[in-house]
Amino acid sequence: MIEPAELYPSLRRVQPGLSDLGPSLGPIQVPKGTVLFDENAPCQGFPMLLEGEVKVSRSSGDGRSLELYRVVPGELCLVSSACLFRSQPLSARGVTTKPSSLLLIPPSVFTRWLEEPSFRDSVLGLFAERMADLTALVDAVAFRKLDQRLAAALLGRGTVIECTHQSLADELGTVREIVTRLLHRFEREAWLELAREQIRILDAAGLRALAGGDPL
Amino acid sequence: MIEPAELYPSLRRVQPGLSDLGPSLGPIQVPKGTVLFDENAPCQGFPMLLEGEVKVSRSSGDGRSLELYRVVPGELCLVSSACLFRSQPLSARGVTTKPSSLLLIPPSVFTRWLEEPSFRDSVLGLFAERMADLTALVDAVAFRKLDQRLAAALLGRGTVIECTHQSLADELGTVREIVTRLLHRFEREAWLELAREQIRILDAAGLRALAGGDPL
DNA sequence: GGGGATATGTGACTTGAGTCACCGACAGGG
DNA sequence: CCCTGTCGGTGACTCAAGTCACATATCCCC
Repeated sequence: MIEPAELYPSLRRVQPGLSDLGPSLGPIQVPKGTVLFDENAPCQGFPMLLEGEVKVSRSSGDGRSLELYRVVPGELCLVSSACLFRSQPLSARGVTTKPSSLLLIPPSVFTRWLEEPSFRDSVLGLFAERMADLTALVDAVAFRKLDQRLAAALLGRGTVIECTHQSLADELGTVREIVTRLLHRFEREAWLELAREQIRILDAAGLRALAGGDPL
Repeated sequence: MIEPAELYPSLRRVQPGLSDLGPSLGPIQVPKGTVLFDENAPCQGFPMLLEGEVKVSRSSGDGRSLELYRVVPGELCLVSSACLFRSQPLSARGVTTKPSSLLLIPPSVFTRWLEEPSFRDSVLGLFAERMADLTALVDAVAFRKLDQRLAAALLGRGTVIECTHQSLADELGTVREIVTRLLHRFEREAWLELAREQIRILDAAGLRALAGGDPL
């Protein structure tokens, strides 16, 4: 668990401070799979993740969904910001992928905290990073083929990945059958080995070559 | 032309202020079609648009490109931020679509200005808006068909739109032939009328119905 | 060890989108 | 005028991706 006061020491000097959030906003513990916020739902504040992981995704009218990015400990979830700054409806859904704990910072407190340069910088830096992430995602969805995106999604997760084909499909914004087929193609290439809810990477270089290949 | 001091009156109280930007950074006038920044190019500062319009787009390895959003007067261009806050390479290109004038704010000055709550709020609000825009774009590219996206792109531009099919293709991330074909389909539906470099909207409701229709 | 739930495998088909290779139309300058 | 460059039109083809309709396979729990 990350201590907020450790992340942003300067917040110790601000009022209302970390210790003044009150019991209802103090670290909230939630199990894996909790929906923290949803598209078009009302928005309560800025969640700051202390522990665990949050997956932020957007879903189409029919069954598909697409992951936008993940929030890791120490980060704020900024989807809410459009809602809080510009009173627009929430545009994505956030679900914990692990048991997590978080603070829910009310707008008034958030505004106060922004007085602190170090907090401000980290918020702006995070915004900047999210924009870059989303830009990269737009690029991928618009210009890259699914096999490249799938290969990319498998890299950097260790040698043995435990997940269902459906969850990969939801991450990429496609359907299960396609993921299954592509994974088999990869298996035939001897890049990986499949088992139920498990993918064992055998040749990361092969995947990388496909993933990074010419976007054509 | 928008006066910066009018936009953010509070900046009058900050040092270095608007008038201290120095001659090299004072309003710069550029003609239509100027490339203000490019993917992977070095990054000089935060452009604040005073007049004109900037189109921010991303291009694929081959000839295609896709518009991310447009910057209008009074707004900062935030693509640079990932570069300046996190020293990542620039991830998009910005081109003026009209004769424009802008300020180029160096990071040090930008940081100083953030001390002003009203400026800070407007920057954060803009970030939030861009995130929402990009999220909507991801959604469109991933889940909507091209005819829906084209219809949407034609709406809200007045009755007579002067543009080439190629420019629409670049906006949507596709190729000219597809745009031509779809436009003809729309013409057969009597939703519009085509001429060289001109599209005359006849039935906006028809377009709207398609654009807003079920994403399936 | 039967039975439901979840996960996976697969073939046949449809279709949106892109590619290729042209052609014709039009505009503007010399 | 003619010539050249940009713009628009079109048919034929390919292919990635999605859809449908199943069949199997595993797991876990009772």
